[in-house]
Amino acid sequence: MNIYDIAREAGVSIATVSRVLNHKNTVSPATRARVEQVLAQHSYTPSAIARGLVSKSMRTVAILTVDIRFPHYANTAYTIEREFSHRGYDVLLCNTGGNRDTVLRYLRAVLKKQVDGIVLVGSVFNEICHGEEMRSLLCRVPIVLANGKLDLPGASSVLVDDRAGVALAVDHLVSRGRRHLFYIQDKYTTSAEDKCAGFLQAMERAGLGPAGRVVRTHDTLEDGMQAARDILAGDLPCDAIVCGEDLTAAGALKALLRDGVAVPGQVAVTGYNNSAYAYLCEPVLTTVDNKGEQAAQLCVQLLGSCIEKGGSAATVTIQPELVAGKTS
Amino acid sequence: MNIYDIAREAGVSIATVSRVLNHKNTVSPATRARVEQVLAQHSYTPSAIARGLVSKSMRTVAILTVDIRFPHYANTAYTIEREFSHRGYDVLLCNTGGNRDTVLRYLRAVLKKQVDGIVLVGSVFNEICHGEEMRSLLCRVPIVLANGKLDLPGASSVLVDDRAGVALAVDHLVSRGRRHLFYIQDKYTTSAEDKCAGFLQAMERAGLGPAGRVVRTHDTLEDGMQAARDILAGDLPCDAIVCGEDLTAAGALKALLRDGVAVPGQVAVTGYNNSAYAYLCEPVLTTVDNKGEQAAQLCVQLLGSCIEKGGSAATVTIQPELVAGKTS
DNA sequence: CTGAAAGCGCTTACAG
DNA sequence: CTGAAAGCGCTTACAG
Repeated sequence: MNIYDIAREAGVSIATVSRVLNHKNTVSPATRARVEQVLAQHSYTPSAIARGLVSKSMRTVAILTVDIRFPHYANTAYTIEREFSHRGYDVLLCNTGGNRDTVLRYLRAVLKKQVDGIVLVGSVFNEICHGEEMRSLLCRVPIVLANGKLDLPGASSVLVDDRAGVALAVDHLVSRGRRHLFYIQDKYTTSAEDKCAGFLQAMERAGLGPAGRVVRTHDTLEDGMQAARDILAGDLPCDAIVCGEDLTAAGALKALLRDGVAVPGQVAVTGYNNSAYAYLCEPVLTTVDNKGEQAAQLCVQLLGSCIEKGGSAATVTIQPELVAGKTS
Repeated sequence: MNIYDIAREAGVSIATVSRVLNHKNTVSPATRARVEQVLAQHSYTPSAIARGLVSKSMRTVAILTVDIRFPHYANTAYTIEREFSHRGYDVLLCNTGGNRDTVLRYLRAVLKKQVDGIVLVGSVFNEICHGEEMRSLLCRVPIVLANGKLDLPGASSVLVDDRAGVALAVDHLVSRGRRHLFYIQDKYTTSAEDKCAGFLQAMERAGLGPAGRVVRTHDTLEDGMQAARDILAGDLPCDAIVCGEDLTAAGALKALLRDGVAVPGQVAVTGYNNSAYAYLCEPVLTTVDNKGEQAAQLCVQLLGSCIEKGGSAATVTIQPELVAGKTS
């Protein structure tokens, strides 16, 4: 059942059916009523594909993220989807694993479908968005990067001041009398390096530079556990562990509890992201809220205005906030 | 840059360009080489929209789920997306909140785009997929429901035997000497009712019918905490709490730990889903693995064969498995 | 207010 | 092996 069938049955031209469909007010009430009746009778649905071919837009955007199974990405993707849906766009989801070739594959696929815009979610895109083909693909359509800045025309950015975020955790711990802080670096993206720099800088500022130690591992529960055990088994004193992710912090906390180390009595622990993980821990994890929801909403606003008003690329920065739990 | 531009520049017809693009072997090597060179030179990308208009398929499927922020849905959606992506389909994500009107809105939207199939993820779809418009929309395209059965032609099902799943938890607890079990029902979908029935049935079978009590609440951490406190404050003895979701169980566990109740010493706790939440808890939660990944893969297989081979609807059932942690 | 016609960018019989 | 032409289902000037 297409627009020709409707037109024939209503005794009008396809142009008139199209006008009714698109609520143009250049149709007489009588004609409109007749067409609408036929439309309803067949519960006719216009083809978005045919419409897209003409209008050059499928009203679709793509989210390229790392892995939706991590709560922080899930939250961000959720909000982006919800907001775009309210604006009448459908959302393609792409879990890229942060893998450059996979990103290329997804970009080719969604660009073939002429998406109206792309949201990149994850600091990892800072590292993988280089190279000729990558850049030429990313130039074809408005883009916004959550948590990072792309050196491309037409690419907007929502930055999160992660350096300040970790500094908040350090200041908080120092103000509560902690002096021997360790940082567990669990990722190696731009954002993760910023966090680590924020740790060192805040320690320096507090006059505790030499006491600030960094341990490098990965962002899993097990790695968090192991890192905490390594720290406690070391020669240096430790009264606080600052982590780059809630998941790693949950691991550190778990190891300390199992080994009979009092938290926060002997050692304080802080996480990052203010995710469900933080709240699930017992005691509840002190963490840093990096405002995933707000970042997502800003992404949608920036990309939305690039798409609809042809606006130019913009950059906004978000300030994280400390969320004091019971582990500090 | 469209197929006409390429054709002109290569000195051939658009039909020949199309043949090269689609790897038809009815093109002479020389012509093919010339066309491919022009194609590469302009990094030409064919329009999936125009192609879709002709072929009647955009190679896109939609996932309608409740809320991707819940780990179980995130895991399922992740696997579905990954598998369909490998098969050359893009995936539209729709967070419906389990709300019937929202589901209708999303269905209309994705059907306009002529998706090749729809995956419904969540037992809640059992309750909301009725009514004339809903049913007529769901009939337009192959569908598969994860965790439920739709009474519709063309709708495949992947069922999870949740009744048996909870019974596994009960049997496990009873075999370890527990006698006074409580069940926290935290949802009211078909699946949730099945779980509760599984609890009562397993208690009956164990000859502990009268000792099996059910408490009704909702699936949040706070509600789990409150429910556990209510149970412990009640007159009836309690040595185990069986929960319908890991999140609720995490709440119950948290309340018990805070109130100084030994787990599993005095009271055992079990969850459901084998999610990250279970593993994060300390002690690690005993839970039931309802095989989200396997369910997702089966969904893709069933829907994939309906789409590609025009296969008919099928139903498969998955058996859950107990995952013993340290809370039982 | 309405319709005939062109065009969006492809694929696919059909002829040759 | 190759091309001219029709068709997919719409929207949008253009005329009237």
